[in-house]
Amino acid sequence: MKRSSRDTDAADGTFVLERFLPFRFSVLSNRMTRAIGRITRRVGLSAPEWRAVAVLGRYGAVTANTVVERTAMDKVRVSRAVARLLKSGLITRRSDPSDRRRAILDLTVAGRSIFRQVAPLTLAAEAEMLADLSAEDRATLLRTFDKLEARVPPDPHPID
Amino acid sequence: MKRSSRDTDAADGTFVLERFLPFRFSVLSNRMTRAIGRITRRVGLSAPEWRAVAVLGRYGAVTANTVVERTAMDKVRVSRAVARLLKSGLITRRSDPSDRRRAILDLTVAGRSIFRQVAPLTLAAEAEMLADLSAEDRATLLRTFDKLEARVPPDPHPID
DNA sequence: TATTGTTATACTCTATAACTATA
DNA sequence: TATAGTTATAGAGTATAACAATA
Repeated sequence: MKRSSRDTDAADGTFVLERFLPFRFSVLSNRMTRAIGRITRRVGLSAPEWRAVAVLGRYGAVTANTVVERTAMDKVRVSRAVARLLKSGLITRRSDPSDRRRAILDLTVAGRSIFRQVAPLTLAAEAEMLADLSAEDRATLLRTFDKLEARVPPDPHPID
Repeated sequence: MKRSSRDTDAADGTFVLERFLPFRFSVLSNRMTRAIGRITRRVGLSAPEWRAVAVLGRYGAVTANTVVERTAMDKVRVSRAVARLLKSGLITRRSDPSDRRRAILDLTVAGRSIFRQVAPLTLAAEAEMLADLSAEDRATLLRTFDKLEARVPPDPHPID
């Protein structure tokens, strides 16, 4: 029985790493992360810092918890990114008067300036990556991501 | 001008992290890696170790350099995975008589047994992840990966 | 001189738990 | 007793360079 090289790998039970989708996701995701990292590092931002800045740039003053939800980072990582961003003067933190456990974060003028500088660069890099895809391929890719994200859950573990 | 929530984000120049494809790749890839990691950890293999075993299980006795090429890991990572696999008795290493700088790696009987045990489990997990995708969606996804991999290169840096 | 592979070191990430302060 | 967020610590992963053996 003939099979083309484009088949998925499960068909005959042979495991071929180069066709294994979680592996391909990992390799491609790492490449993309580094490509974006080269942009954000030009303004001194690590990936977690850029994620936090991006959420604040989009949604304005929100709590750390909102940053946690929107960035898919845990609260420890957010807390550390926030500490670094405070030190470099890109964000402010004030406690929410209505619940003083909460910290409300926002971009400073400098932070907003960085956001406005970096956002278009990262969007251009994304567009570069997608340049060979037709409109239909893109639409399918977005639908596929929705389905995969629903199907592969964010871990059974995180009790917290 | 109306736009649906499914549009890509670049359209109006607003950066929305949750729609930014490198971010979605990163989150989904991490979830997949952990799902596969839960399987390979049951037999005591880390992700790098499993990658090396998978290449040897598929291609038989090959040099460390071949493992480097096929796993997208650098030689340091491969060297360390190999050291751990030697210690746990899953692979053998002998020097290539025709070029004694080269080390030829192969699975032991125990290693082959683990490969045969784990490979179908990971393929089943992959199939689970893809379960909601139509045949057409899958075909498009594979083509899309080919295009993205060609478009997003494996780093300008690695001089070595 | 170049190549195959190993070792050393430092740095970043990740995971977990313990902690403070509020509620 | 629960929640928002911080701090501590240990482990895994990553990056770089220096190195030994061989070609």
